Amino acid sequence: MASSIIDLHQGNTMLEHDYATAKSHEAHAAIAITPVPVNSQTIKVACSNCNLRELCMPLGLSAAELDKIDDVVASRRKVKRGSTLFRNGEKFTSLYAIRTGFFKTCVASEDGRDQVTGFQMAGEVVGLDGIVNDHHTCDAVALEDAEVCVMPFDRIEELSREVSSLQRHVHKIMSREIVRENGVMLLLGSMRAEERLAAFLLNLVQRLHARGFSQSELVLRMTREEIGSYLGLKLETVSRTFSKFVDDGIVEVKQRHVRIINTEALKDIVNPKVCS
Amino acid sequence: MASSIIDLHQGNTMLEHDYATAKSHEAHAAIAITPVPVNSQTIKVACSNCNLRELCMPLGLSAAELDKIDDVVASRRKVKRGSTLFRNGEKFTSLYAIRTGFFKTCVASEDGRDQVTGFQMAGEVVGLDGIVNDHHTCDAVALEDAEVCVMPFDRIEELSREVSSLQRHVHKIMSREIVRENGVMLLLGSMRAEERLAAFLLNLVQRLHARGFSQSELVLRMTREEIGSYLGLKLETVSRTFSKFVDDGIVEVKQRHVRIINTEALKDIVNPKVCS
DNA sequence: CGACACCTTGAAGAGGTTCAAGAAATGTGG
DNA sequence: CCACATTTCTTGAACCTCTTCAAGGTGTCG
Repeated sequence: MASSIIDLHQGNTMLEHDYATAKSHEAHAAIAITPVPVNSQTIKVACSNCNLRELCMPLGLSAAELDKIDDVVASRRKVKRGSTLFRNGEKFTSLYAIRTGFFKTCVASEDGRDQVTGFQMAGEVVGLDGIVNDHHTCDAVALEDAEVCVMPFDRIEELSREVSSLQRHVHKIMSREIVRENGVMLLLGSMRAEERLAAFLLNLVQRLHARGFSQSELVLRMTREEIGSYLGLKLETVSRTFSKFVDDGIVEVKQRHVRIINTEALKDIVNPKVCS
Repeated sequence: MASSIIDLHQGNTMLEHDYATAKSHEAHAAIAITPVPVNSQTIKVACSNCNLRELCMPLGLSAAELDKIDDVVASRRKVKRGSTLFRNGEKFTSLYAIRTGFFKTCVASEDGRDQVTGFQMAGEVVGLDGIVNDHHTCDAVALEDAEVCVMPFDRIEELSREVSSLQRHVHKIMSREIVRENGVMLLLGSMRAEERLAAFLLNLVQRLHARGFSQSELVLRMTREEIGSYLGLKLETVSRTFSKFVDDGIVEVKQRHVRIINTEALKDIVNPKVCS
């Protein structure tokens, strides 16, 4: 069981299907969406019987195509919390599909500042930054113990020459990342602290919901500082803004546990109603 | 004569070759790098005899492959200053390689804020945002009269299944855009006004230099407001920061004409030396 | 239990924004 | 080609948001 090329939206678009019921009041420890009976015979890493497949694969593949795609995933790799999947400067070889766990990616400037460029969860792909220069230009750090499917990029390219739906898929994944980053630029360039944090929470909860988790409750896997870095704010500002949301009765916050009381209020903060 | 899939760095990497001498004291009206004798017989839009080819194409293609790639470019299209090449919501069909002229791309939030996400010049490709959802998610606006090569994406995909160096090329273009946006996130998330503007100027002049223009002189094709939007600043702040650079003797500014007096100073502003 | 990392909150300060006015450039039509 | 309208740019002053610095609190893990 392994996931592979992924088609989950990290950005602003909607999923076509929610295929698991939301576990409303349980926070997730690791993202394992549907308990799938483990077939102990298939040790072979394969997409065709992965429980994330419906999130990943282009639908409507033939059996033959599916077989081929199973070959894309070379192996799996476990990444301990706090350690890196890859690092700025390392040779690029593979894309990684996240099976379980939670990552952040971050870039650094020469003088040591760094910037979190994204948070990735199960069903999302990291490593796209490495393609241009054959070396990674950012770090991918596991924020909790994680497991990824290693997909050598050579194999991906080879196969997407044969299976055009895979080719299209790869293109979409990259384009989606571009569009996501456009959204972050809008956030960083034009929103105020409250708007940023509201947008961040809505985005996270939407993606978690698409994976079968609650619409209203989430556990942050990252620190205030990491949130701040991602949102272009200082950790104190993040903390204060959380407190303000609590005061306003919009969310409940207990450390990293967040319950959204009033989703509409959050949406209104992100997109203030213009009263003419 | 037409350009096509492009391999010019908008980001942080260096070009391997500068193939035209810098025109030092002349500002560019349109980007036409080397005056090429126009062969009036070849009306056919073709990459193989495009004067931008060395910037665009993977080197070392066979004649047969080049022929195929010529087919990618379906047509050319002129875009008047101020009008759009494509718009948010429009159906996605093609990527566009800029032959001459200068573009901005921008996204808008529901409540009407908008954010310039990039400025593109000759030899760069726009339209990648449209691949995910078959619709564009941003606007591409010509900041001066421009001409682009229209490359239907179906054809690109078809051909990159046959020509693997083209495939690799397309992947690199998309990855490069992702890396560029990572850099912008770093800028927006962690830099102050002066640092942002300095980084912006250095980036612009570097890209222009790669196209044969001066290392120290440039003409801004965009307003202060557009620069501000891109950099997450108000136009007044951009103007003030320009004035400060002038006071400090780092640049000369006369409206949209900018001469960089002290490149090192700009670099020091972007990456402040840490004195321990 | 103690050490450490993480979070919260307050108060002062800085950087950027907003509002406003005027100057300079650009474009338009007579 | 000039006059006028419009857009763009500059600069000042007041204001506001976010940051910085500091201290104390909370949670976690060996």
